[in-house]
Amino acid sequence: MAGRVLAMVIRAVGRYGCAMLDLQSRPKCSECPIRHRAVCARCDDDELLMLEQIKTYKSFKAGDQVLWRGDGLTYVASVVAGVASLGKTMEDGRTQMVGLLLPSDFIGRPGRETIDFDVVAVTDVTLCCFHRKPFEALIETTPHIAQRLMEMALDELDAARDWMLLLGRKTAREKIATFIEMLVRRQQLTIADAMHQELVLPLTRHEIANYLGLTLETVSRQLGAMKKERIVQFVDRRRFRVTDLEALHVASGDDCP
Amino acid sequence: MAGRVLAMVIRAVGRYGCAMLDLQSRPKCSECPIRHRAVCARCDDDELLMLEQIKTYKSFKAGDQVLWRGDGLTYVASVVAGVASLGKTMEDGRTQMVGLLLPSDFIGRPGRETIDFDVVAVTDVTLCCFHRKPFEALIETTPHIAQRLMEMALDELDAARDWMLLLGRKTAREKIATFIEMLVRRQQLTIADAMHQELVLPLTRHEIANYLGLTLETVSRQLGAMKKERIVQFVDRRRFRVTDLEALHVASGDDCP
DNA sequence: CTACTGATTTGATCTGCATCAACGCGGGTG
DNA sequence: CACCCGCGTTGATGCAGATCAAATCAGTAG
Repeated sequence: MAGRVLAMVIRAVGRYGCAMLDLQSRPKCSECPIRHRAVCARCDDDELLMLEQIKTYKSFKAGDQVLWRGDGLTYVASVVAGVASLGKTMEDGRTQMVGLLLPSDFIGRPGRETIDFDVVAVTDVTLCCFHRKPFEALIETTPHIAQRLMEMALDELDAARDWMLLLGRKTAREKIATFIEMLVRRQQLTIADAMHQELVLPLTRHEIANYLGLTLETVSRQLGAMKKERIVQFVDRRRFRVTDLEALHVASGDDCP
Repeated sequence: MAGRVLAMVIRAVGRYGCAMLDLQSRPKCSECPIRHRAVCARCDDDELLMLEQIKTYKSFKAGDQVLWRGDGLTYVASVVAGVASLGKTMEDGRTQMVGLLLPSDFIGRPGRETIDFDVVAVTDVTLCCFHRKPFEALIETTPHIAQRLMEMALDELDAARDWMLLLGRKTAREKIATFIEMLVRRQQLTIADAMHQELVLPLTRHEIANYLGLTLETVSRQLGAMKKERIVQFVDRRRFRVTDLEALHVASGDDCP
């Protein structure tokens, strides 16, 4: 009961503490860093122009709430830079992160009035926003966008299903190992590089726990164990490197590469 | 280790024990029971004709393996009748069901060569299959299909995310209650009806456990507890009715209706 | 430099669910 | 009918990870 009240207080504070910066800047799509990975990936120059007409950039500070569960969905958006999280919260305060949004990932869905989870900026975040209505209109007339959106939705679905296996069946150790492996893969490094390159851990222990369905204490302990086993090595709280990629993979419990 | 060997034996037996019936019957799309909910929902008569050209019906017996993880994806398909499951298996035999496919649900994804989980017929199942290549071609030229597929993928994504909260954070009791509530909702009954109507439990205890990330013993115990509390009532092993919908909802841990 | 705050680590204890084990029940089969 | 065999229930026990608690550390405001 105390937990529930606490959750509500946190929500209320957060809602008004949210410092949204509307830059109103509108950089050229053709020079956009996520041009070839986001919803617009398949668009030709003409289609890109149409998108450019209705887009707006918005920035959020780390920790800002971008969208509240149940909010009206006036905008849909692409993440241009930074990391955001999709999360669900239960009445008593238990929370589960259900997605990690990296640059080029899409927020919101056409054809739905409200969003069913919280979106929070994990780091400073820049979004490329589109008013939902005109965006929906564009989908009807622009197969390239619908096709790309479908492709992205199906990719996310695959990822969600992998995560379901993790949440339902993996041990704490396997969860941590899988998570780190995912970070390595996402930060797009070759195996050779990964051994030497410093990687960024964009989440706090608490957020990791939230993502993996664990407590922060368990995350800390497992990470400590893997440090002791010389599988990973921490430079500081946010930077680390993988020293034994093979052992990491074995610990993840996944069979295929 | 014993578990792993066992899983491999089961696989091998299942693969050849699979009795696939290719009916080669091709009922009219216009009279199809899932005409307005499946991938073809938005298609007009002309588009439906194109689909009709490339479709084939296939039937599977309860327990048959429809697709193996890693199989080449020659077909994509809609479930016409029956229930199938999507599942993931780890090397040591632990498994997690990652989706339950009911009539109108879609199997496979355009643009991918292989499927990354096992598809199993839970009950006798009839599928409406399309060769993947011509289906992909059709998507390119038929926005209605791409749009509908996107809509369905996004719906499944929402469902997958709800399930992630369940798997990561809910207690055994909450999982069971949520599962039953979902069955009630899926079998499309009004609240008034649900109190009196018999519902079908399409899964065994083992399969339920598999879906909820539990063991079958825990499922049995929790179900027993809810029976004792007069929340549900069993007619026989496969048929039950909900006697206290309110208590069921409270037990599910969900806040919204 | 000191105090404070939030993140993290570490330790001690508790508990929900897994695991191991035995038994009951119903329906098919020789 | 007796015999299985797959499915489900029930009981006893163990353990991974949660919970509770306290100490350490890093950053930062004063």
